[in-house]
Amino acid sequence: MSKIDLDKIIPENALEEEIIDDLKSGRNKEVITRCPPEPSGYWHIAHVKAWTIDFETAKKFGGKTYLRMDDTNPLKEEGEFAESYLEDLAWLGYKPDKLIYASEAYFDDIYKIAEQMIMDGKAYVCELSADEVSATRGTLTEPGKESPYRNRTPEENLKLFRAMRDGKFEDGKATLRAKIDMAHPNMNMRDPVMYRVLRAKHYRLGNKWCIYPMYDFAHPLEDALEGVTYSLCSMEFHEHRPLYEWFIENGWKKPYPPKQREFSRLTIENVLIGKRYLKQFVNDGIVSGWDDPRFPTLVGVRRRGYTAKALKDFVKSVGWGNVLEVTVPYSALEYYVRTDLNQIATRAMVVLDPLKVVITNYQGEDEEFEIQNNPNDESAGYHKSKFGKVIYIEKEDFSLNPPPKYNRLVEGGIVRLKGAYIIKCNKVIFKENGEIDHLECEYIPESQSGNDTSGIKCKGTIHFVSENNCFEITIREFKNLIKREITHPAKALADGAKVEDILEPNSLIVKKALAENFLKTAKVEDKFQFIRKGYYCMDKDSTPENYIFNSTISLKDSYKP
RNA sequence: AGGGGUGUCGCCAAGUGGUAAGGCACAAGAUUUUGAUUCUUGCAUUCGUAGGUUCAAAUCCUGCCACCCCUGCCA
Repeated sequence: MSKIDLDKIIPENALEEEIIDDLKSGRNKEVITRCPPEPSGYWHIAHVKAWTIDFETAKKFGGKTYLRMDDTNPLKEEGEFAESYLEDLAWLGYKPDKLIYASEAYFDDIYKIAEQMIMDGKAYVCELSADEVSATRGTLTEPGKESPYRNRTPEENLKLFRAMRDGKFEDGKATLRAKIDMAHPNMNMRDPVMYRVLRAKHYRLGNKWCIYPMYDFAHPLEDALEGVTYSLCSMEFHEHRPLYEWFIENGWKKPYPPKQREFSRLTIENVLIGKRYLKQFVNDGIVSGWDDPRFPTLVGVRRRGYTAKALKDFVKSVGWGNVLEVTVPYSALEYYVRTDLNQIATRAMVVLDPLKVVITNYQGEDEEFEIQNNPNDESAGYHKSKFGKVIYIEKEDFSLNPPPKYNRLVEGGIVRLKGAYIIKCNKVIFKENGEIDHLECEYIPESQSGNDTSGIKCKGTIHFVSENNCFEITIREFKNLIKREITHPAKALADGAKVEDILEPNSLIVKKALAENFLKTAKVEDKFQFIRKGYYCMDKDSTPENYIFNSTISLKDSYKP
């Protein structure tokens, strides 16, 4: 802590101002946050905001962040998910200072605290059914009714609570409830349930317990027990804050308790977010799995080629927020993806839709030339490519009827081949069916790239591959999983839309392309910019016989005919 | 007997009584052997609305209006 000079820290939101005050006043000696996922699904883009806030806030103040699996509901949780979080977090570049499974670490302590609260007259065993509890809770405008079991003695409650623990009650037949106020205007304070009877196999504890604490009860105590100073969560928990503080005050009963503070949830237009729906897509086979490159899960976007830096920069740009949920356009995310990839992606030439070109005045072996691997990073060096008698260019880079301002190749026109020569198109050879078979061009030997003495001015530059220096690769292009016009897919589903109503048909397009041989050196997850086309990432399904590249995102294109 | 939040450019978002930052998007221009990148420039006389206080209000006061969240033995 001593290494942080508080006066040099510029607070970026109200929480950071509060942290500085707490540190200066001595209320807190250090900053400890926790990252508390429930292992019930894979993380998606929106989670990154929460984890970034947890880790970056602590980091800014030289503090610590604990990864705590918030596993208090055996019905929903699985070990597979918990394991995925460890990997996702590492990929994001965050190292937790401690790994905790709340169930293993705190269930005993939480149980003891519950017994203490019973003895303090703060909790009681209620034998109302779930429906009865619901019926007696009152409404938004009317107070609730007190449970007939509310005034049992502490001794009686303790005996009953132990009976709950010992399996003497069937599932749903009893709960432990906090004795607060059935007439409280905040519904969360109307004698909330602390423990329920639940016989289900817990993914870590098996059948050790048949009672499980509720989030509202367990979470504040876990925070307190752990020494967490700031418990950061999304805005929907704001109204649980009084309850959070009530459990700390009546359960933990020590000074300098953790503080719960809330930030806005993040959603992105046109992206389906929500564990429940994502799970359904996986189970129904709509996507190939949790790591389908069209999926907003971290494993998905990672496979697609997004970087952790892009994601983190993106969520930081959105800020803390002060409403339940902020929705930003997808383009806001894409900006950060392009920006990062532009800095790190290796440039390569790939022709996605080849048109054969014969250089009539070229003789002999192919000649080599060099391409800069990354114009933004001199240290990335160069790689060799080739130019020769037969090359391929992009079909769309030649036109028989060019639109206005078309800077590419036309009949009788010239264009520069990136890294090589200027060529002139002399003749278009057609097939019998009228389609173009190939082009006959001549190259201008004096126009060699970097060594041009021809004096010819050439407006356009296009990419190409030489027949002797290319191989076939597989490209996976993606459209948005969800139809463009559906900006809030989760909302649409909740409002009754069918999956097929919101699903973009054929969002996966597989095709072949011709890549320069240099791409044979690629490894899984390597990121490339296919010059003039977009960013691509080598997929894990690749084999030595079949290199597969996922389209991460296209380059911006301001050409408007 | 309801309670809790929020309203600043199309989207995020600073702003804490001294005369509306920034980013995305968009538009125009320059440079460019990627129509990318980069670079310039433009983009709220006005802060939900109506009043009030003040030399001065997005910021303070009052009244309206709009939107979001809360009635799980989920987290």
